[in-house]
Amino acid sequence: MNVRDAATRSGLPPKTVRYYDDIGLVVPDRRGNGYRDYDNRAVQKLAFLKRARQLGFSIDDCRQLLSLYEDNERASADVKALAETHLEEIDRRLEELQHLRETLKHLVHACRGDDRPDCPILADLSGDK
Amino acid sequence: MNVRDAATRSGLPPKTVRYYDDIGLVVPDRRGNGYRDYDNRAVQKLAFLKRARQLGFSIDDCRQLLSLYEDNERASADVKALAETHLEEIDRRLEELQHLRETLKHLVHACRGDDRPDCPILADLSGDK
DNA sequence: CCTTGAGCTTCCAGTTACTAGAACCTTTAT
DNA sequence: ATAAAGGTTCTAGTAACTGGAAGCTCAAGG
Repeated sequence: MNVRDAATRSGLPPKTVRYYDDIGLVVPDRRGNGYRDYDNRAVQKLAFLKRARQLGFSIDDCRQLLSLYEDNERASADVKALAETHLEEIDRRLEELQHLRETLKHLVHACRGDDRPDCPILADLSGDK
Repeated sequence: MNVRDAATRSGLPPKTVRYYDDIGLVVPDRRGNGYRDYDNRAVQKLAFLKRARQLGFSIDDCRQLLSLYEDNERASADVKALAETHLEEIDRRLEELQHLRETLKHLVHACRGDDRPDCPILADLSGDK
């Protein structure tokens, strides 16, 4: 199956599918004319990647997940460890964002937002205590 | 003052300070020998940038904030509008991340994490319903 | 005065995960 | 025969730096 079909079925843009070939994530067979030829297995892997990326796993994470996915001898503990590490990262990022949100909300609330130059947001940014 | 001192005082790495010069964010004077020469005003701006970047404003946002910062005729409403837009973006990102966290937490919880290959995380990623 | 080491300069490459576009080839349909 | 559609590769651009190399300048010690 050609790249466009593989893309459609996996839900990824064709450009991305080619990119995943380039970086060796999902490497399809090639036909005599040089066209990529994807089988169902490859499409499955592409769909797997789409989902994993949506869940915020990095390409590097995906590489590991994919090899675990392919490995019938794998231990589920390996997968779980990867997911847990990722979860911790998400928690860190969430905390940062929440903190940021509070600060910003506070500043926005404090700013009168009229046509005068007086602005607590800029005052804060400038390091004013 | 040389770039290293400006960097130290503003809390930014010297590389970043030079970068901000390159992209025209904070352009210092040059001395006869070609060395960058920062005054207190420039250091203030660098510190301003550091804080704004920490709050997640993009470089482009920063460019606008900086010009508002410099403009004594500004209307605080302009600043507020910028900050509000940014706040909305943060809220969107927060929601995404929280959703993601739930999904992932659920999966991690469901996975036994032993030495057997059976793994609900991989099952989910593969599109298994 | 000379040398050494620190600090400055610029420029190039790498990072992440694609995406846009150009130039060119192959297949399919008219 | 030709034109459109779809395939190929390659380069460059995105955001915001960061690391490293080659080379110039400056201050201090012998």
